[in-house]
Amino acid sequence: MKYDYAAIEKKWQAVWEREKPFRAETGSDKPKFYGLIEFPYPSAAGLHVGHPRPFTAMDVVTRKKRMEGYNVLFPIGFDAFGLPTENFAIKNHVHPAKVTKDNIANFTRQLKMLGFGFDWDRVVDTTDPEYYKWTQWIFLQLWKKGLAYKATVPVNWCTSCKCVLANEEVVEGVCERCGSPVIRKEKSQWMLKITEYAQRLIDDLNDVDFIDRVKTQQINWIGRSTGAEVTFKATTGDEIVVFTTRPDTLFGATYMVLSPEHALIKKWAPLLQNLDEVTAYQRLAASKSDMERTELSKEKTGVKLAGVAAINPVNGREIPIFISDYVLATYGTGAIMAVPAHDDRDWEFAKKFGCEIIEVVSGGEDVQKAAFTAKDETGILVNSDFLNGLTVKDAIPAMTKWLEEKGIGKAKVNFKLRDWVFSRQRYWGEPIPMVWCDHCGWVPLPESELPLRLPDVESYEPTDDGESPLSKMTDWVNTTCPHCGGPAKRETDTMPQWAGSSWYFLRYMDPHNPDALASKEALDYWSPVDWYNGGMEHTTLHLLYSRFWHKFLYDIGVVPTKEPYAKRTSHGMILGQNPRCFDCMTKEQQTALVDEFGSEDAARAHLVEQYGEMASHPIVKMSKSLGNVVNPDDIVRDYGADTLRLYIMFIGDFEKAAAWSDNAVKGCKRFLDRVWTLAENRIDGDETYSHANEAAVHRAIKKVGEDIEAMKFNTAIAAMMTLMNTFGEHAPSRGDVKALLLLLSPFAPHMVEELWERQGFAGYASTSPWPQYDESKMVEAEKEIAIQINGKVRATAVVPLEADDDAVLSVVLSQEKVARALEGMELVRTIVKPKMVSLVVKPAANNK
RNA sequence: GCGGGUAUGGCGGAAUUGGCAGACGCGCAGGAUUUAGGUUCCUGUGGCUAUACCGUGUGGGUUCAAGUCCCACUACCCGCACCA
Repeated sequence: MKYDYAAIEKKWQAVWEREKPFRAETGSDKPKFYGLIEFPYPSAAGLHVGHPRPFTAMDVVTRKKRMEGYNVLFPIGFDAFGLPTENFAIKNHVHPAKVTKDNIANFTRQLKMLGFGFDWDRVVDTTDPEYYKWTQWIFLQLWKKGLAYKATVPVNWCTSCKCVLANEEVVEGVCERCGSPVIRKEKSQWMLKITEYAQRLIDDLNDVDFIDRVKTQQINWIGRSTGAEVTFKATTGDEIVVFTTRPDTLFGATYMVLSPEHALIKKWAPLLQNLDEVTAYQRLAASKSDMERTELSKEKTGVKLAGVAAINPVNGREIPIFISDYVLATYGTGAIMAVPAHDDRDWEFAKKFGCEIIEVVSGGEDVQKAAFTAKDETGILVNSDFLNGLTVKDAIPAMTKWLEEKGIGKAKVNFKLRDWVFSRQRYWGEPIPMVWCDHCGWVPLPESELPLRLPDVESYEPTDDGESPLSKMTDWVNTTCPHCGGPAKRETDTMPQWAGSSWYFLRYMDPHNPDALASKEALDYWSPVDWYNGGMEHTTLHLLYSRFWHKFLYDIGVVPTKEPYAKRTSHGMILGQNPRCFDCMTKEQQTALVDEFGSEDAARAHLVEQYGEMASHPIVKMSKSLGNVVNPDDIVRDYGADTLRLYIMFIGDFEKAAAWSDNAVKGCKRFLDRVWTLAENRIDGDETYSHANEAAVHRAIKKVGEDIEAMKFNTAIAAMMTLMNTFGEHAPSRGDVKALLLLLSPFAPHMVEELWERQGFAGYASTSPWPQYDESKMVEAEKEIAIQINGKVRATAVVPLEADDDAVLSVVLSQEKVARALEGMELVRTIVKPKMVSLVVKPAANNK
C-alpha cells in the first residue's frame, strides 16, 4: 500500500486529541523536564515556515525526553495583544477580540496539523482577562516596590503608529514594526526600573547555560562602564556633574558640553547673551528624528553658551561651555567634560570650534593631529601635576581617590541600559490598573478589583494628540479614588506587547489557577525552564525583560529561582528561494525557461540580463513581492506533516539561516517512503538486532541521541538515512526495524505510530522507552586504517580491532604498496594511532 | 568605529582530542521498469593534462600529519552605534 500520509496523520492526531499522551503532570515522581518555545503572535496570515523550525526542534527534544522517562512540560500559548491585530481590526471594522479569537483558532488548527506534542490543556492567551489579571497584579507589585513610576521623559515616538516605543523597538532610527521615522517627544509615561537590576542581569549570566552570543549581546546592551562622577562649578555658582571613564585626563579638560535638553540652560536663560541662538539649536535638536541625528553624526554641531563658563576643579582654569546633540540627555548626567586630546569625538568638536587641545597622556602621535585614546600601560601622564609619570591604568584610581578626598567626585558605574518605557497609547493591550486622584496622586487599584477589563470602545483609532483610544471612554475613565473615595480618573495608556510575554512560562505551570499566578507547588515543581529556544531578535527585548520580571518576582518571594531559564539556544531564520536564480528553481520552472529561450545558457543569460547580480544571489528573505513565501498548509497538503518536520530539521545547521528548497523537501519524502515500504508489512521474528546490522543499529542510536541533545538535527537525520542504507544491504530483523522506528519517532511521529501499529509492537512508539546503545557492540571485528608515508596517504589496510601496535605495524609493512614505497628507503620513524599508521622514511644511506 | 559570527564540490551541508576531506541529502550522468512523462530501483559523481598531481577564502608558520593549532590578511553576514 502506498504511504497515505494524509489519512495517517489525521488518524493519529485524533488519537492524541482523545488520549492526551503529551499531558504534563504536576508533582509526578518522574524527573521533570520543562521545554519551552517562544509562543507565537497569532497574526492573520497564519503560521509561516519560520515557526516550525524552533517548534519542531523542541518537539523532537521533548519527545525524546518523554521516551527517556521524563515528566515533560511542553506547552503552547498565544501572545495576542499588539498592534497588528489592532490595525487589522481598524481596517476591517471588527473587534480586536474577535480577530484574536479567529487567528488563535487558525493557529491552533495549523499547530495540530503539524503534530506537535503540546499539552493542549495548558494553553494560555495573554488577552484572556483571567491571564492579564496576573500581568496587572505583577505591575501593582512593581509599583508597591517603587519599581514602576510615572515620569516625563523624552521618548521615542513613532510618527505613524502614534505611539511610544521602547529603546529596544527602535531600529536604525525607525520603528521596528512599521519602518516610519521615530522622533523624540517629551511625554509622561509609566516606566519600569530595569536599571535597578542591571548589575544582576549581567552577573547572573554566569549561572545559566545560554549560548555565548546571547550572553555577549545582553552584556553589550546593558553596557556597563566604570569611571567617576566629577562636579564642576559654573561661574554662576551652579554645579555641573559629569560622568567620565577617564578621570585621569581631567587636567586636559578644556571645555564642557551639555546636552541640548539640559536643565541648567533654562535656568541660565537670562544670563545668556546668545539666547536666541541657543534656543534655535535646542529646537532643531528636538525636531530631528533619531535617523537624522545619526546621519548627521559625521559633522559635529553645537553652540557656545555666551555669558557663562565653568571652572576646571583640578586647576581652577575657566573653560567654555557648549551645548551639542552629540551629548545625550539620557546617558550619564547629560553633561560631559571634554578632553579633546584623548577622545575622538571631543577632538573633532574642538577642531571645528577652535577649542584648546592639551596633551595630558604621552605615548601617542601629535595630539594636534589626532586624539590619543589608548587606555592601557602605553600612555604616561604629563602636564597633570601629581599624576605625572603614572600610567593611565594607575592614574585612573589615583585621580578617583584624590577627587573623593577633595569631595569633588566619586567612583561611579554607569549603564547604557535605560529604564523601560512601559506605556502605549493604544487600545489592544493590558489596561494599567492605576487611578489618578487630584488629592492622593497615583493610586493603585485594589487587587480584589483585578482584572481591570478592557472596555469596548467605538473606535480603536489612536487620537492625534497621542492619547489612547480609551481616553475617549469617559464612562470608563471617570471613577472614584480607591483611597479617598473622591472623583478620579483611570490611566488610559495600556501596557506594551512585552508585558504578557514577560511571565507566561510561569502560567503554563498552573494555567487555570484563580488565586495566584501559579501555585507554589507548581512553581517549585517545574521551575526553572530547563531549555528555552527562541530567536536572536528577542535577546535584548523579551529575554531581558522576562529575566528582569523574574528576578523581581524572586525578590518578593513568588518564584523559587533567580533565573527563569536554565538554558537558552537560538535557531537561524528560514530564508526563501530566490525566484530569479536558475539554480534555485524547480525543474518545471527551469524546463519552462529553457523552452522559452532555447537553451539553458540562453535562459541563464536572460536572467542575468534581467536581474543582474540578483540572478546569482541564492539567498533572500521570504517576501510577498518576490512570491517565494512558503505556506506550511501547502507543504503538508503536498508532502505531509512528517515530511515537513523532517525537512525543516534536515535543512541545515540549526543555528544558522537556511534557504528553503522545494527540491530538497523531496529527498526527505523519499526517505520516509523508503521507511514505509520497509515496514508497512509485519516482519516476523523476535525483537533482537540482526547480526549483520547490530553494530550499525548501536551506532545510530548513539549518534541520533547525542545529536538531538546538541541540536544537530541534520546529522541525526543523516545517521538514520545511513542506517536505512545499511538495511538496504542487509535485510533488517524485526528488532532492527523497531530501533529505527523509535529513533525516527520524534521527527515523524505520525508515520512511525502507524508502522508501529502495523508491526504489532506494544503500546505507542511515542511513549515507548528510548533505545539504549552498547558501546562494545558498535564496532566491527576488523577495522580499516590509513597508511601515511611521509605525510601522504598511500594505502589502507584491514587489521583486527584488538591488534596491538606491533601487530598492526607488521600488517602494514606486509602491504605490497608499502613494501614498494620502502624499497631503498630507511624507516626513520613510525607512529601508530587507532585510525592510522604514519611512516617517516628517507633514502637509505647506502643507497645514495 | 565597537562587539559577535561565517568562509569546505554545481547546491544545502558532514568531519571527538590535529589522524583516509566531502558523511547525508539535493542536483547531474548512465542504466532498469514504464507506451511516454512522473514515480521507483541500480550504478557513478571534488578537479585534472588521471598509476601521478592538485584541492577546505588569501599569504606565511608549527607538525610525521592541519578544514582543525599559531601569525598576518581579505570578503561577507548579524547586532550595537556620538554611551563620554
